[in-house]
Amino acid sequence: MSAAQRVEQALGYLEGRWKLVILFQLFGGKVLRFSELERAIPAISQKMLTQQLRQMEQDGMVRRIVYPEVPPRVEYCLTDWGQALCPTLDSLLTWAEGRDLAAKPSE
Amino acid sequence: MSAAQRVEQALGYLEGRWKLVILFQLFGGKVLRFSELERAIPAISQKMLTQQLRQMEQDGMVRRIVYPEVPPRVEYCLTDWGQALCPTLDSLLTWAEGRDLAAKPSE
DNA sequence: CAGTATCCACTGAGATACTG
DNA sequence: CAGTATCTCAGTGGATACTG
Repeated sequence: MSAAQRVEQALGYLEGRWKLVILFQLFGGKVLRFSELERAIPAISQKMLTQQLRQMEQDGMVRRIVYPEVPPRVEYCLTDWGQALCPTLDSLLTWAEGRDLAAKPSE
Repeated sequence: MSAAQRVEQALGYLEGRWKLVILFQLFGGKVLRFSELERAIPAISQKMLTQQLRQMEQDGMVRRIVYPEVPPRVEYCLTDWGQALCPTLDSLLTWAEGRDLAAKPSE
């Protein structure tokens, strides 16, 4: 597998309109319920929130904890691997800032 | 602008089916002609190669050099900013490897 | 050689309504 | 509360043919 393909796969984990937003909500070890995430990200639809969370769970970035109660309670938090993404995203931010500095002021 | 949005924009520069592949072809200061890129990436169509290169040029990652000759010659290389992405992609690779190590052997 | 120009299929994502 | 189930539409990318 080429480096390009491997990076492509890595990026795949981050693709999806809302994954980064969710990620940032959960960074720092925060634990949030489904409805709390909905409130924290007003623009997202239930369908999208569920879908993205499911994918992130499958990918191993997010842990889903279901409490067998009525009414149902489900909590989400990052796995260690999910948390580990933080410095990499920082690196990405720093790189992106370099663009502006290099004389391409946002067009 | 939130951190999530800024990272999202940064990822935007990398999105597109072929940008990473092109990036890896040009890493290390390589200078390639259009046809050389085509040959290096057999699966890509002309349309896609042109489109991705144009976007990367607009984003400031790639420099396009046209020689006013007949037949036409056009060369592509990375800008300094494009080159600067290399360590960040490494960081991403390292993170992605952490997934496998953490007991999710590729599903 | 280094592109444009079309047409087409597929997917991602939004809106809406319903449920255990 | 925390989801599923549909429907729909726009955007991406692929295949193919043409051109300065």
